[in-house]
Amino acid sequence: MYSIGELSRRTNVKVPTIRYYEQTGLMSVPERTHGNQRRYDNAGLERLTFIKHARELGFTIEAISSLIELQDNPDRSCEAATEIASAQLGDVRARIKKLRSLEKELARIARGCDGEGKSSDCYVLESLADHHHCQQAH
Amino acid sequence: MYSIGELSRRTNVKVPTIRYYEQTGLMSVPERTHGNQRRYDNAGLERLTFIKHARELGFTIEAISSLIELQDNPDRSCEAATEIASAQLGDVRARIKKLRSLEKELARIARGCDGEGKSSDCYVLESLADHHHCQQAH
DNA sequence: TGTAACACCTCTAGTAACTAGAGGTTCAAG
DNA sequence: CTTGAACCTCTAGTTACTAGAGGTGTTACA
Repeated sequence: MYSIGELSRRTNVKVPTIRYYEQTGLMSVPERTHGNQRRYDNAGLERLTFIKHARELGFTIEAISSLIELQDNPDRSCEAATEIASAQLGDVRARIKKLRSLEKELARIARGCDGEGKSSDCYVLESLADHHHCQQAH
Repeated sequence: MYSIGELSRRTNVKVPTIRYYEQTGLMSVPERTHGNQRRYDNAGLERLTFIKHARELGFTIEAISSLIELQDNPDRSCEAATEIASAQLGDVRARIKKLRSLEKELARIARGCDGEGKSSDCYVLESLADHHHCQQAH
């Protein structure tokens, strides 16, 4: 049996975050000591590890909740898990695409200014105020 | 002079968001009508446009506040604006790099499961529960 | 046994950038 | 004048945590 602090050290998930996961339903309510302290078994450790991996991959709490439900129901179709993972993959790809666009625009802005002038002639500030830019970005 | 609704329509920034920007100090407090409604001049329109562009590029409210201060002080050095823009560019690049890594891992997970099995044999769920994966990801 | 340090507890509220909704007033058109 | 749309302030919610206050429990040591 692990205390919450031991669980935190083993998984690198902070104590308040573990409590948060219990509050949001991702973690089952653990046993308590006579002194009201949480005690987790190996199933709890494995569950937290699962949650941590999924969070690292960017899955939302809601998506992780769905994945856990599938895990707890071994007869369920694997299709749902695939859909959740694929949706997340698509989301990541969309975010990459958007960030690449932002990178390009920011590089243009940052490159145009060598930092030597005054802010009254600043390319960065002018670019942000540029209505021509406004029309293109929409 | 523009009402807040007109400003919203011209800039595509929502009314509550404009109020939020006023609350956070990005937008100057505008004149009011006798009926207590906000009325913005062209300077207000330009300021909101500036804020919108910067938000679209991912600058935080704090960074935008700094940029606005530079804009309002034309004798200030352009260097600060360049640093803010370059920091944002670096941040965007770091996020792209991280997302690329996530994409790769998610693609591996999603590809390994054809969605035909049961969740008890699910590659997605097994990958998330995989302690070997855990060691690599840290 | 008493003490002290550390770990645990619940609860409230904050973070960032909005967003939603309640309950009210103002404005403009018919 | 009436009505509907737009405006107002205020409170609270969203997501995923995080911080801190005020208290209790646990363990090691004297």
